[in-house]
Amino acid sequence: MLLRVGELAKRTGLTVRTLHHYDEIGLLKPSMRSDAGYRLYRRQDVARLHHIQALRSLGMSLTDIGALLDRPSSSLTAVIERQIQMLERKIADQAQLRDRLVALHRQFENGDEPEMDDWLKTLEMMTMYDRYFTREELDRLPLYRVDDDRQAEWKTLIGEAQDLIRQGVPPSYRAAQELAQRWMTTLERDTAGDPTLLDKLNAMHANEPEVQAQMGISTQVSEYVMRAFAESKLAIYHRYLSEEEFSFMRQRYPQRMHEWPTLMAKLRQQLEQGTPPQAPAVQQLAREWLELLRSFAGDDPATHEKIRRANEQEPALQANVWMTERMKEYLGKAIAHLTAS
Amino acid sequence: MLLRVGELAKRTGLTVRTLHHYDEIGLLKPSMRSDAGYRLYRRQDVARLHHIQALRSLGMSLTDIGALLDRPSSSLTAVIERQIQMLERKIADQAQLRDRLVALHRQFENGDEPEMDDWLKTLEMMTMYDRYFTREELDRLPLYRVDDDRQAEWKTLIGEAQDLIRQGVPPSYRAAQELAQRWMTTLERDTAGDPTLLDKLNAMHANEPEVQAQMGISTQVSEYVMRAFAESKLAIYHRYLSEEEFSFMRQRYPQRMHEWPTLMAKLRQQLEQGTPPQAPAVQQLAREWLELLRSFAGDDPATHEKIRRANEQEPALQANVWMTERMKEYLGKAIAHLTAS
DNA sequence: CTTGGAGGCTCACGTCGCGTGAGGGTCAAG
DNA sequence: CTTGACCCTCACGCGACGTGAGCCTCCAAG
Repeated sequence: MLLRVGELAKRTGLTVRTLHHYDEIGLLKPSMRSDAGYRLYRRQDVARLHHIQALRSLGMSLTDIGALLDRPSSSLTAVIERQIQMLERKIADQAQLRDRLVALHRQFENGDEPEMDDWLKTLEMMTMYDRYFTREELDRLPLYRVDDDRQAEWKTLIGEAQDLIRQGVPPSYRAAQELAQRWMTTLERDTAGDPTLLDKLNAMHANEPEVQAQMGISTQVSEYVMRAFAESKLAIYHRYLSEEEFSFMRQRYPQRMHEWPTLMAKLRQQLEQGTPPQAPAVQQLAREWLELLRSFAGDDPATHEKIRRANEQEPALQANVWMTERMKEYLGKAIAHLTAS
Repeated sequence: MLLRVGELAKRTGLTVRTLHHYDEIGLLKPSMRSDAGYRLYRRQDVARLHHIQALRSLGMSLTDIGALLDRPSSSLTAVIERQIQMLERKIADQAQLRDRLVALHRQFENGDEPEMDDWLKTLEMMTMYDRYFTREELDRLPLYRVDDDRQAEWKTLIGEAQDLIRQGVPPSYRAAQELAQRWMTTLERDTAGDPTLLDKLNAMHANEPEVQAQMGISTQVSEYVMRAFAESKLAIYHRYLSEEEFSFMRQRYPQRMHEWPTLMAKLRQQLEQGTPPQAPAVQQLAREWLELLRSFAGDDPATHEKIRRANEQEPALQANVWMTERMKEYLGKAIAHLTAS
């Protein structure tokens, strides 16, 4: 019962080189050598090889197999559970990649062979998104899902904005305000009402000229829309404030309104983590929130009260703010606790 | 618009080393160097890098990406289709492995931490099967599916056979014959009635002492059962043949009956490939078939006729032969064409 | 006795996409 | 002038072998 490499290889379906390799790394050393130096495998060696093959078929690395066989400390059950988890992860990753490829493929399959450039642009957008969002976020982000209707909708909105800018219509005009409101409604829908997603999306647009170019949302366009959106809110507050209060607010509000999404995103994350409103982190957010408010509303409590009343009585002020009832309540508690202490 | 490696790395989320690597292999060479030898990337380089990242996110190799970008000969559609296929294969493989691991895990989870040896033995059996069967075959092989009832059934059968042998009961006795018939019925069920699977299973048992030891089916046992099975068939033929014919057959039949499965497997493969019965390959099989028949039935056409009649009239002879109606018909045509020419 | 072919041996480089130092230069700020 | 951040090249390492090159050993046939 002495086998030479070739015979053992044939019997096990491995190659001679593989057996040499196992010998080199000390995983399976033949327990004998002939006078000429030939490897001679005994029954026990063959048995060990069978163990090795069995464990290999589980996808284990040679190092791990060696460790397991030489000192069978850890249980095989644990090993197998690890392997299963690893496989699950790999499978999920690859399935996701495949789905993306299939989607990409479908997108271009009607119509003739598309230009290389179109492919690459679409692909680059996708990888951009990958860099700014995690996989779960992408799953939750409606904007990410390729959808012709949605795309057409945005093209229209952007086109309208560009037209208004070209015609020199100021952001304070009703046409601009109306567009800005539709814009935000669509955006709120396409970010699933999640300020975290909105915030990351803003970051992406701010940092990546490529994305701006691709979608046609230049800095100019987004600033115009932001401004017009601010005007639409201000127009409502106007009815609740004195002329003096209003002009103060009108000067300051647009300058810092872009800070809202980041703040809301942080707040929402705390809420979802189940942090109590009294926790230091949340209290800090509440402080920043009030600071932001004061930065455009001034320090007069009377003014704050007017704003609160406006927010309560005007449903239009409650729209497009990426706020849920739960978040309002949470924020309310945090601020109450802050001012009480 | 000149970027140094570090800045470009930060912007793209890659590492400096990665960019060095791309430079080394010629995938992305910065179009400028500073006097001190610093890599300086221009807008066009950045654009190329974006293309690279996009294609990488499809899972393409760097070599392929380089080829595609430098001479955009082949269409991206084709590339993507290839990638999708590759992924599908990988996913299927890994899913199968995972399923096996899960099955293995379940098998041992009731009961306490099993012995390492039990694990390994089960595993080794699995890898054995892997070596002798393709994946699709394993899917079709009921024997491969771990099933306690089935396993108990085989344990019983094997135990009975061992008892009979121990007690010295000859294979010609009714008890042995009856056991052999149950054995074959079970075997036919557990090979899904497919002679190809039966044949490979036989090969595995013959070549792998490990498997024999594990299941308890020693050469002695399987030969005993085969013999008894032969006797059970012969007992029926006895009623149709002269004493002389019968004793001739009884001497020869057991010696070559093990050739049936291989022959049937080949025949079935031809049938499934849609080869016409007149094709040379099938004719050759028909010749071998007749030769095998003659080897134990002799050359007298009258004897052959008796055997044919027995086969027709005795349903018991039709059982446990891994033959479907379609195969009988196919073989009939092949033999008819052979004898006619 | 030789010869040829099958099989064995060791040594060593290649794969793929970088990570991770080592050892040393460059540049702007303090 | 120093400091620290950034840059350079060179080179090994990973994992599981594939693929030679150059040489040795064994057995059967001429």
